[in-house]
Amino acid sequence: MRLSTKGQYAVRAMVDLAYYSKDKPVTLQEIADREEISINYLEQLFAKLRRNRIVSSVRGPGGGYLLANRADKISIGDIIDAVEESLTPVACAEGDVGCGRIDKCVTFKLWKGLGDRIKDFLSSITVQDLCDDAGRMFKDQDIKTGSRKCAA
Amino acid sequence: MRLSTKGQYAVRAMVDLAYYSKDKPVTLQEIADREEISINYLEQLFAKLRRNRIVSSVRGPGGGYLLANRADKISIGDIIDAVEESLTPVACAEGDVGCGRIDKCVTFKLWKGLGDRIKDFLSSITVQDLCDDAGRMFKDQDIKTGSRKCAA
DNA sequence: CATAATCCGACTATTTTTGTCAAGTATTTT
DNA sequence: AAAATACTTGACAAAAATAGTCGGATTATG
Ligand code: FES
Ligand code: FES
Repeated sequence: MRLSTKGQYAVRAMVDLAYYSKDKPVTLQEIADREEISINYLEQLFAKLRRNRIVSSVRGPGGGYLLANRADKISIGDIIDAVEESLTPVACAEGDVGCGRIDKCVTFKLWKGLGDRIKDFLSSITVQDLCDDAGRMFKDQDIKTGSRKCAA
Repeated sequence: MRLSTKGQYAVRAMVDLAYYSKDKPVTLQEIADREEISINYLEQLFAKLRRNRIVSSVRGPGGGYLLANRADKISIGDIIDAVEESLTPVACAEGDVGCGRIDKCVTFKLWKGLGDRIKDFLSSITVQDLCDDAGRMFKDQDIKTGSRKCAA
């Protein structure tokens, strides 16, 4: 039940972005430096985030990324959803219907329930919440939301 | 955030076992046939389950596996714990302490919270619960807790 | 135009997962 | 004691997922 680094990095990058993009776009390079994540890898993640309208991009010099919404309107669940395939613990409990045989499936309810708990929890926490934490933790220093080794 | 098939299969096998082992041991071959899981793979899983005292084994002709406790004392969390390494979403939120730098880690609380929710939920459901469901679903037919393709 | 930035797609190395296989050990029945 | 049954162990391997890289195209600025 591990979250892939895709999801972990995306959350960290989003918190970083929210923290530093008061008005101007933030470049991936900056985020990559602060968070010690490969810029090429970040590109992949932000491409997905952009396609899912979590962030918007500005091309050219002075460009970068911006939040597409207010930080308190973006939940962690939104981010994970955008970069991972799924938060569902098993494949055939995807969506509400599951695979064709759920009326004969003893475990469907179990995995569906678990998936719902996970989604509920991650939807209840917003980027703003983590930003506030970060502000308290780092005061005037540069923030860094996790460490490369810990990947959290 | 997918559960590996190890965990999924182990849960299914345990429900099957609980359902059929009223007093006599159940052989892996039977479970493998009913649940369409490779017997060799099941052996690996049951070895771990036995080491964690989730099941006990009886050797020799007429032997097989038995639950080591009452079905309503075995939670799904116990099973997953026995065969998977961990239910923690990220590596350094393992345990309560996390890695060395949690006082500077913006995301620790988040992942810790998620892991706790997952554990709580899976601990709240027992093998007996699923057995009851199975009984209702299958009445007098042989049960089959999931399908090989769906792996749930 | 030169430069700074995003955007796009293909590619690869590593690790994890998901099994399989074979030889051996223990137990009970006959 | 022999045979049958079943568990034990450890090595091995194919396949999938993950993590990360690379080269180049596109767009906007100055
Ligand atoms: S707890 Fe280790 S970096 Fe967050
Ligand atoms: S929902 Fe598909 S086998 Fe359970």
